[in-house]
Amino acid sequence: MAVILEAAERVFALYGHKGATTERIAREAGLPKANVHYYFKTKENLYRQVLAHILDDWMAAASTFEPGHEPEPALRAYVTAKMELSRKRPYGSRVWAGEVLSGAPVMEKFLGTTLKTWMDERVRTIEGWIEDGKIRAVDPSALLFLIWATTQHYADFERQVVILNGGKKITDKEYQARIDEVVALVLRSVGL
Amino acid sequence: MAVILEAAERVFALYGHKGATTERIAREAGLPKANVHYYFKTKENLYRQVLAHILDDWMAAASTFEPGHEPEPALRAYVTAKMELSRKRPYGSRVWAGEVLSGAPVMEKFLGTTLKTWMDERVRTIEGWIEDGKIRAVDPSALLFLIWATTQHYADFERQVVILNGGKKITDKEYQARIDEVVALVLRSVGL
DNA sequence: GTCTATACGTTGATAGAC
DNA sequence: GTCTATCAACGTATAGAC
Repeated sequence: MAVILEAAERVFALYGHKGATTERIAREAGLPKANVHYYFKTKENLYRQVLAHILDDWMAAASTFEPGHEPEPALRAYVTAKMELSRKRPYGSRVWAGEVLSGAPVMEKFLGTTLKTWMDERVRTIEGWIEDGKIRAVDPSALLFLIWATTQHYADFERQVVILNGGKKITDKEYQARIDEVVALVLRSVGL
Repeated sequence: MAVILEAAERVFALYGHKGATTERIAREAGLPKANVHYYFKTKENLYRQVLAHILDDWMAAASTFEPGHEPEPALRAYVTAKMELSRKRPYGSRVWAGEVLSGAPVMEKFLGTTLKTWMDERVRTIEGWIEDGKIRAVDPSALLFLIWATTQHYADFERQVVILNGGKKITDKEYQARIDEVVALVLRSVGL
């Protein structure tokens, strides 16, 4: 039931794993909580499915970082995709952040397998760029963490971003400009 | 009672605002939970005091970014201080991250006052550097967010960092090297 | 499939002995 | 100040009518 998953994503993001109640998820989805348990059996299972559901978009963004490409277009595409994902699905990013924050008890396996494999490939790609003299000698994982942290900051710490913007929401136009700024900072950090 | 505050910081970081129980905090502090309520009255109040307690170290790190200084030493000192704080008090950073993640219901006021004032001063400082041609033309808040996000990533997403390091803890020596890498990335991102 | 009513466990908070 | 015992509120989950 898509409407429950969507409500759950928002409620888990706003109240945390434990703070989210099935009653509230049901209310925001517009049905009694018995239905939530009918479709997802347990709250724990619903939580897992919310996380898994986010993974699709996450992997799509990850796939924009193509190992075979040149550094400038590869990094530009990846940072842009991650920034757009933070804009498009802020709640999903926040659920994920909460999960990792508390030690990733549910998603530990994914981190150690799929993500680790993905990262190792990109680390080799970046090392190749350095050997070929295409970018400055940087620590590949330090660069990847900088990109993840910075791009996800706009989703995970959205409330802080808005407050420091004087309480005014960030418009689409402003966000587009911010994407360009982040891309420029990242590219320059590796000497491009 | 310092022992309770310290236990609470860790438990709130690991289980979240709602997931943390006074019973668990008490157990980790080595006393019955009635004592926790005796000293802090309510869990809510204890949570606020944990957040306030972190602010001291946070403000100390923030003060290393001196508006009057030159860009290179100022940014180097600030990034280093933030990285060292993430290493020294990871749980505090994580409690703070959880608070902002869920919309900063408790710390909203601080963000809009003290932090906003601090940031506005630094934005002007960075704008001054740009006008004087000392650094590249960057969006000051984009730069500050990049620094916050990247440095706090090592505390907030520590579990992920460790897993992607093959499950091996980061040694002090490795972390020192990582600080240098992050400083280099940040400095180069503004053209230094 | 949908919903109301309810059972059962957990947790924040306190009463009251020491 | 410290601790054990206890309670009231809340939240997950299900039974069972429709």
